[in-house]
Amino acid sequence: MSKPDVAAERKDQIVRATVDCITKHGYHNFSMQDVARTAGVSKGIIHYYFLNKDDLMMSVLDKVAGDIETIIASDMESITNPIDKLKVFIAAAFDIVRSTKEYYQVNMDFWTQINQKKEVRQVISRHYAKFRDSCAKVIEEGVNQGVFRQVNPQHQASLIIATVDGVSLQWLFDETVYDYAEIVKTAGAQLLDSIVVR
Amino acid sequence: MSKPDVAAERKDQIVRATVDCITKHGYHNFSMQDVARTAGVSKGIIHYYFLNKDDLMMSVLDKVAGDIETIIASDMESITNPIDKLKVFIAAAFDIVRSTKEYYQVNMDFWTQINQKKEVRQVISRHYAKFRDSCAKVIEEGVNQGVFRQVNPQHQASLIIATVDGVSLQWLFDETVYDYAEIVKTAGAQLLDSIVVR
Amino acid sequence: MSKPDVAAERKDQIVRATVDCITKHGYHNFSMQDVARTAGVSKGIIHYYFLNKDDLMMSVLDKVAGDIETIIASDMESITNPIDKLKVFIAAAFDIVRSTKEYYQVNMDFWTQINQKKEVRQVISRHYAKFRDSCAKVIEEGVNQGVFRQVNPQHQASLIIATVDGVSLQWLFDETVYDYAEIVKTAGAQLLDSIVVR
Amino acid sequence: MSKPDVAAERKDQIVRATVDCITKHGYHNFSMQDVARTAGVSKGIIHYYFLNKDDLMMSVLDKVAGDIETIIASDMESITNPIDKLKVFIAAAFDIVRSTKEYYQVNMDFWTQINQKKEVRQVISRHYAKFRDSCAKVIEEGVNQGVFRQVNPQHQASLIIATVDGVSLQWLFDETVYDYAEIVKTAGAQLLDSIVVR
DNA sequence: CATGAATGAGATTTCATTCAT
DNA sequence: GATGAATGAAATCTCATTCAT
Repeated sequence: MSKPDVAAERKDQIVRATVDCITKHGYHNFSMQDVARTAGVSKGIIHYYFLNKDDLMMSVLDKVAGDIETIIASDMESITNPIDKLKVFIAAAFDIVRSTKEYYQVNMDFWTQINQKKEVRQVISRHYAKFRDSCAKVIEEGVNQGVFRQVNPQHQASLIIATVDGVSLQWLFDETVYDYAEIVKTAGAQLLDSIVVR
Repeated sequence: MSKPDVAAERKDQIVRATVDCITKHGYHNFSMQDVARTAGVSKGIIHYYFLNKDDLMMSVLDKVAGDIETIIASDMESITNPIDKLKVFIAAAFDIVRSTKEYYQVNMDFWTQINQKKEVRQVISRHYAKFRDSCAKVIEEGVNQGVFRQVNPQHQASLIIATVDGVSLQWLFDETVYDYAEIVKTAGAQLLDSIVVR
Repeated sequence: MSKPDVAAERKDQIVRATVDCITKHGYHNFSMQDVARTAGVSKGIIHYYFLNKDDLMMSVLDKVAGDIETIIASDMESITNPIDKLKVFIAAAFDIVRSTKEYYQVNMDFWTQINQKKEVRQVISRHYAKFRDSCAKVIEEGVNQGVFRQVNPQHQASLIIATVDGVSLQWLFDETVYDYAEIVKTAGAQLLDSIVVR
Repeated sequence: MSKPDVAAERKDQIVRATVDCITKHGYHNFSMQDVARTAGVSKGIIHYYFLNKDDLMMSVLDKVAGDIETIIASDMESITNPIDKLKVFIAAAFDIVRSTKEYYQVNMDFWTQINQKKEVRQVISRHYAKFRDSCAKVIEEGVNQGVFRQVNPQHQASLIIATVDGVSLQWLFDETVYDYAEIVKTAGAQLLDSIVVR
């Protein structure tokens, strides 16, 4: 069509501005005014497209989680060998933290809502579940093909993601603590070593 | 002296009340009024003992991090064998998340200040450094005694703590995702397996 | 002509929707958006037909007052005897409150504009004047025919209308306070008794 | 006590300022800012003493209704004869409208909440009930003493109050419509005539 | 030391009105 | 005629912080 979807465009524009604001000022320290200024729109229009601040935040969460999933999925797409595929998964997951630090930061900011907002917790849970599943599927395949030992795919997927999150966390607090590339190599090697048949 | 330190007592009383408030209402959703009510003191007196809300928060951070360190140190105290000592460290770290979920939650709430408050980030970094050191020391001893392989103690300490953080995180979002005790066993076994001489 | 007056039709459609909104949400708690939704038109078109919200409100007032007048006039039309005619006037006035409670409610909502909007006050005054006149005319006729005493028709009309308003008011606040039909009978009897020759 | 009750004083100050604001700008057209300015205090302090705007409004309603009751009660106090007492009640009720027009106006402004706020409706109902009772008691005494006919005291009280409300209403919309004193005389005479033994 | 009344900045949200299409 | 996206003013309410007592 010649006429672009104004509503979708505007919503995306506002959501992207919100991500910027969260990155800059943190989950709780930005105002609708900030978002409006960043997006270059009026305060009123944000409430025209989003019910309220919570509604906007949920859209941000959806976008961030969705984008991360898309990146990892596209990285793994062309690989078929389970070992290589798992290596790519781990590498991609670690890489996202470095390449899109803001996204990871935004993600973390949502973590504080664990006890406060049930809906946020549920969306994050679902995101983690999807993330684990896409990793577990690879492991399962490897187990079936006999290249991986008889491990519990879900547990191993959890441990892999846990390592990514935990390693990134310490690094985000202090980037001088270790060379990210180096520890990623060590971590990746040990994680693989735990499941491949020796 | 015989006279107890009223100031220190009051400060501690207020800090403990603040921890309660953060647990209940979240890092950003509690007010000085809440703290005053919870501590059973007036709003004014909080500002007498603490410069402002940020100052109070730093004291909370100190307390929480310090308490966690103390618990783990006391758990490891009596053990001398490096393998057993490392096992205790891992077990204790995992256990804190379950036994004092609120503390861990409060801790997490501070994470979101990474980009916002340099001072908070530094205190957390220092806490993590201490935490890693106490773990690395055990590993180093094991390496020296020949029971652990020639690994980088700091890196392995980082990976151990990363796994604890990451595993806990997923579990806090959804406690049904895995049996905590079970995954802790798997994680502990694999982490040890990565460094003990085979 | 054969072509119906679209403008008048649209205006009426909007005014009726506004009455509905006032009934549902109250004089001050409805928005132009509500009216648009209720009327099934866009927000913009309302401002095409009405200067602004005040202008729309004046049209609503006209409609409500006019409708009430029409009902009462049609009820009295066929009666010629002054005593019967007055009885019908009183009965009809009392009945409107019960049968079209919303209209009366909307009417009342306009009362609060007494001190705020001169124009509203004037329109209501004119409506009351008309209302009194139509009652006073009946009384005057009765006086001339000798069936009513030498009372001041305007005063008596005012008192009759006052009683209707006052009785309705108390009843609208609490419908259990008295049986409406019963008090209407008592009130009607006493009002008549005050002016008919004994 | 030497120390006056600051809280009570401040609350009263704010409530009185609110009455002024309602009189000037109407029930819905005044802001907390207006009240603050009128009372000569900050916006914040109003929310310190009152939960929210609704809470403040309920206090206003209580004050206005209470004050009116007090005035009428004190006017009737010294009279014992039922006929005279009823005359005083009617006169006092009519007089309040004239002498404290603002109060009556504020009262009217609350009427529009009939359909919107249950709590307001209930408080007004209770106020009307009290008002009717104090009138009905006089009538009942007169009936017992044989100076009044065997009328229903509650109904007659309702009709008296209805007349006061209704007469006042028309007059408030247009003060030129009749001489208030004169119609009050007529109304009072007819109301009494309806119940005294002839 | 301790209180709590008071302040004022700022946050979210609503909404009449305008105007390009 | 008709739409609905966009604006911006204004409203309510919260809260860290101050300060007289």
